[in-house]
Amino acid sequence: MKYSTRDKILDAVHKLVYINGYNGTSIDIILKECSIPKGSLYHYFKSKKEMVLAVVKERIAPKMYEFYDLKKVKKEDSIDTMIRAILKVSKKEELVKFGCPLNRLNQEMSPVDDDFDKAINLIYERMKGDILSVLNDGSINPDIDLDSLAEFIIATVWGSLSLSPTHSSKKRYLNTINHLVSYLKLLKH
Amino acid sequence: MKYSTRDKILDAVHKLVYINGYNGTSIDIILKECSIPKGSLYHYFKSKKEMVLAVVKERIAPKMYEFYDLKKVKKEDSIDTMIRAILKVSKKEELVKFGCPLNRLNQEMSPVDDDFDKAINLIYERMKGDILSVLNDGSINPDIDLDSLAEFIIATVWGSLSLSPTHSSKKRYLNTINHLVSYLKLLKH
DNA sequence: CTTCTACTAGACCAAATAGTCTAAAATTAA
DNA sequence: TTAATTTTAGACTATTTGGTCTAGTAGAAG
Repeated sequence: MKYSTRDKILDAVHKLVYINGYNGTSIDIILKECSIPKGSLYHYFKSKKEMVLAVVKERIAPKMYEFYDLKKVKKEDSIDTMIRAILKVSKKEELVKFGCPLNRLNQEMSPVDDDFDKAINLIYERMKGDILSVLNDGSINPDIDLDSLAEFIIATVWGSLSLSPTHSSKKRYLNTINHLVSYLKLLKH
Repeated sequence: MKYSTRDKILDAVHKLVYINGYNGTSIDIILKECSIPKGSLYHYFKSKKEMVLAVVKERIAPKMYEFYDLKKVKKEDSIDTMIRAILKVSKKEELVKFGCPLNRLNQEMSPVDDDFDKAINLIYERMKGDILSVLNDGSINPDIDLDSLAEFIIATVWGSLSLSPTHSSKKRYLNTINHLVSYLKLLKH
């Protein structure tokens, strides 16, 4: 299995855009990062935008889904599964340090570009759907609106991750997110 | 009281950078927005970076502090004061639509520029301090770590505001943040 | 081997970028 | 009024930007 030029490009763009943002990442920097000539890049992608959209769909999206496809441990209820997913986030160092890549791109691009907005929202909605299908096992107090709960969970995790790149740490994330965990435990009926 | 050129520039940059980000806002666009010549701009600010840092300190910071300097209504405890502040956020349309301006700039600039990182963190720490001094009236269950609670509140509000520029609304924000409100109410002892 | 297609290579381009510079105009101080 | 200073004006510059173009090379198919 060889490491294709296209994959090399996507990986480089993924990495660079995560830290520097869309507008902060130039074509030349990308070429340098993966040591390929410009001709190759424009052979695989017709523009910078199309290239980054490919990164969203083929690199960022799968990583996002990964976090919520936790298989339930037997006897575990939906709340505990959810908590497990939230705590697992702290293990990814770069997530804790630089925040959620989808959220970062969302903030930069969604207000100014409709195609990014659509692509990112599609992923967000699916994540929400995945969370809902975890939560929807009847173990939660029926007074609770699950849809807004799912959004609350994502918002809190994203928010906790976005506070400060320089001062964030696993411990700090866990301290903050612990309040979410406490709240979730209270929702069992 | 006249509207000075410097103020005109700061207002234009404030508005443009909020939506388009630092790298998405060019000098020429700024000049067009406030109809001043380049010479004036570089008379007041020695560089783009210094200019945007001035926006952070003189425009964004005061707006941030505004949200947490709620005077306590008599008989109101700290939790209720806090909840009032959080709900008040929903009244600012552009906040709900585009998210917290400090957080947006934070995500774009803090990982790549130390001066932005410092300036933004200073504001963040003061906000946290303000929140702490509200919470610190003895009405909260003493088992609760107030520092992480303050961070949790900011994280959740920022996260809720950042979910989606196109699909966000006052109602959606309130639905999400309602979980935070419920949690806070449970912390009274 | 030959042909065809997929890919590499990088020189080149027009537009946009942040920033400079000099001169004129407006304002203030004497 | 005159002199000094602050502010406006915008042409100009060097660099970087995203993107094009043509020529060459490698690999697969016949």
